[in-house]
Amino acid sequence: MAERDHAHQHATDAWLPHATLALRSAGTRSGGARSAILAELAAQTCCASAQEIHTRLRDTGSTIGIASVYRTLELLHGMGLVTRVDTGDGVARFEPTHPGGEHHHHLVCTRCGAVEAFHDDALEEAIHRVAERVEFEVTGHDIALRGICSACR
Amino acid sequence: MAERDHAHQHATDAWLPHATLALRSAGTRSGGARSAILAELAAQTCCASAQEIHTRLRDTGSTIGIASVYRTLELLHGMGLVTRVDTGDGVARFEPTHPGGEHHHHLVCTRCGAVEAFHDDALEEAIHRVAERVEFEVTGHDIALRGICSACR
DNA sequence: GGACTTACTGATAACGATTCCCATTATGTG
DNA sequence: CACATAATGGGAATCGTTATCAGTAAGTCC
Repeated sequence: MAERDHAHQHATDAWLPHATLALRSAGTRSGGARSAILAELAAQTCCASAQEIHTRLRDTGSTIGIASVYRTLELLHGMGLVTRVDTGDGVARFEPTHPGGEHHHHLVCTRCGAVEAFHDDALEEAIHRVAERVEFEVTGHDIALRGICSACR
Repeated sequence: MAERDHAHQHATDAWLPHATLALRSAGTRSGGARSAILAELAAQTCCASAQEIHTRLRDTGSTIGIASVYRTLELLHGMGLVTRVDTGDGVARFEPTHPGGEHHHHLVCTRCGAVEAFHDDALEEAIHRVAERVEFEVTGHDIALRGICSACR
């Protein structure tokens, strides 16, 4: 509580109220665990696994169960409020899906597993063109570049 | 044995001898299980999970153990001979990596899980541009478009 | 061609991430 | 404030994948 006077406000700060409202509209109740998980998700800059989120919450004294984290992520994912990211290590990671459609993609280090974000308009445009010509009704996309991060080189 | 006189030969048919040679060069021995798995991989048109490969082999009367499938896939993946594909269901799928660099990407149906392949030169070009400007030394990339397949609509 | 080193193999146990189940708690409505 | 029921935490169960181990076989060196 009380970090609202940060200097730099991202457009992404709109996610928490957006998600909260969407959940309320869907007729769900707001328990303590879910609220804490939502806040934790809103605070992260890139993707995080269920266990990472759970650990972070536990470290702040919370007694939230791991099941609640998985349940909440599943709920949010089903509603399109979080995006699932697979980095290839068998662990699912999640990050907030911003209402405006702005999003990023990931660079994954094949040596240390580090994940970094990037964005590229030309790439988005190319994806958009592909989506228009294929048989599928495309609703989203994931892109991961694999390689060696600067720290590992 | 004896399906070598198929009518349409793809460029991709070069994979089996390529992989076999690479393995031999690496000093590995060629056991029956691994050969069968290589042949099965060479025959598939898109990605397949370890369990799918195992089931297909068992169905043809083979007694190959699931461990050999995982072991072989791990070996091939480490040598860059197969590409790992994550479709978001927590199951790793693999497909041959063709020596010429030609490859495709995937359309994943979020309703039924079906996976289809597509290729797009403009997209590859966009990826290439991104790879040049980021900090990572990019060695590969994965792209998945999610949506509803024509059968599910 | 036969002995030998050691990679390969299949079965099974172990493991880790995720899901399921259930008794308890707590939300929000009337 | 009582009530119906969603939400919760703990732990068991599940599932994909990996590690272990003893038996088998590939390739090598005479």
